[in-house]
Amino acid sequence: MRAAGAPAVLPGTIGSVRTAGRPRLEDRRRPGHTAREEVLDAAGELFTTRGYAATSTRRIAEAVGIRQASLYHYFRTKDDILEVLLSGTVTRPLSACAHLMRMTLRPAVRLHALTLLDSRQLWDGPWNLGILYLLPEVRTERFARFHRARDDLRNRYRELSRAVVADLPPPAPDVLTADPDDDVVFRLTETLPNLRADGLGSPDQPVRTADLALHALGWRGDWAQLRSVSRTAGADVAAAAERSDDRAG
Amino acid sequence: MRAAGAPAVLPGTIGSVRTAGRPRLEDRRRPGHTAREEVLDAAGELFTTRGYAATSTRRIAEAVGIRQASLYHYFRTKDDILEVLLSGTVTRPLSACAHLMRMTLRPAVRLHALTLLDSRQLWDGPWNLGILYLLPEVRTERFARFHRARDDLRNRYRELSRAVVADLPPPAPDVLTADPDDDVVFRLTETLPNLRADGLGSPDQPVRTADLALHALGWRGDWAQLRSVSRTAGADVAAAAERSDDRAG
DNA sequence: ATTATCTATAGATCTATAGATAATGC
DNA sequence: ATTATCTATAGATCTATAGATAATGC
Repeated sequence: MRAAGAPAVLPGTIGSVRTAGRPRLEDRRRPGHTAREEVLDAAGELFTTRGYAATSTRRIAEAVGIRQASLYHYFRTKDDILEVLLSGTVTRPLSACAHLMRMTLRPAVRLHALTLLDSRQLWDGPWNLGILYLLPEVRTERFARFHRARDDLRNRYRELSRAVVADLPPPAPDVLTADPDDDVVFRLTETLPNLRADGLGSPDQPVRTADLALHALGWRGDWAQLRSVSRTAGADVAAAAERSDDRAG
Repeated sequence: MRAAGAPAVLPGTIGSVRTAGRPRLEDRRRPGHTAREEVLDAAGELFTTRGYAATSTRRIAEAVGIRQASLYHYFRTKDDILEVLLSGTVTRPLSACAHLMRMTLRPAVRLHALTLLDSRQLWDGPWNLGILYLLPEVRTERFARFHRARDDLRNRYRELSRAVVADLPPPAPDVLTADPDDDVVFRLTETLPNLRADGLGSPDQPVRTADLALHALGWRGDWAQLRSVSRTAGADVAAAAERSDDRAG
């Protein structure tokens, strides 16, 4: 909405641009170009480190540097905040997947690239939002939209897994045929939040997860080549996503 | 503590045995031979379906059929209840593992049996307690004991995975060698709560998960035989556990 | 005029404690 | 006497709304 400038510090300003409205009592301290983004960042931190129900709206507001009631200028209710955070983690890989399907790539590459992008987001995002998926609070009608999106994503993973397995040469009798309907790849990806929460894993966990995914499906071939093609495809997709972000913002 | 009888119904009774203390105002309605077990059952249901912080002690008491304050006769605080529920899911597979190590079995069988037992518990237990592992609330000092036990279990899985991989013939060059330190098996097991929460998977999910675990490590061999030996070993362990339960109860 | 914030507050919780009470057990 | 329950409540929250206020924008 507004040109990004130097990091915003003074109350009532974003960058060096003075904003309309009554000035805040405290300095800005959160990343994000709008107050809404500041709130999402603070909520992401608090929900993932202290829990959703355990985080009061007052605590979020404090973390942003505004008064509790001011939150309600941007979000109608507390669970609206959670919904936006959750949906964000699913819509990104979904649109990445759509991109990948439009490119001419082998199924194994598509699946590897999708797993890599999705894993990266879950692994490197500023907050470990994936651990919120299992929140019992989230399993209510209120979050139906998020769940539909997540089911969608699971199906994309499943279809890509089927395509990979269909491409495979017939397996030896002592090798188990992995059933794509077991959702191994989707499940492996969604264990990254667990690992991250436990403080385990290495920085290359996303690549290892993508490799592991194809390995678990029984894929065989030139791993170095697979990784390299997948990385290139992933970079293309990321670039495209950034362009459409610019258009939207 | 007290001989089990017919299902308890009347207030102030367990089975047909009248208990000491002021009678309850409402009928018993929860499984469990003691009031403490009734509370754990109700809390297990509510924590997993509505969330921990979102479940008030009043709601738990209502589900049991007692008054809110009566809970505090059995648990010092609300999080004591959660701690007991969590620890239960980890101490059982830990002692199963100890049993398995004392038996003469191939590593692959040990790992398969452990995975099977652990998966079964997570999959068939009355409540999907595994989804509580990731609760941010649980990641505090308060639950350090639970976390130590869970770390222990992860290490058992890891050591067994190492032993399995060490037993394997050298892999072909186009097959990825799974790194036991990636904790694939532990991670796969811990995705069962996710699947269950999503209402997915089939009744044989535990066996499939145990198979999948060894498959992911690159194990090859006679699958039917592996399953059969693992099942027998698992049954022995379960029987031993039941005997020691009797001794303790 | 519009916007982003602020102050104040209603009304509804929630946990844990203190102390009374109604059974059984000896 | 011991136990398992009950009633009552203090004190501390918590969410969301109403309405005032201090900026910018036209």
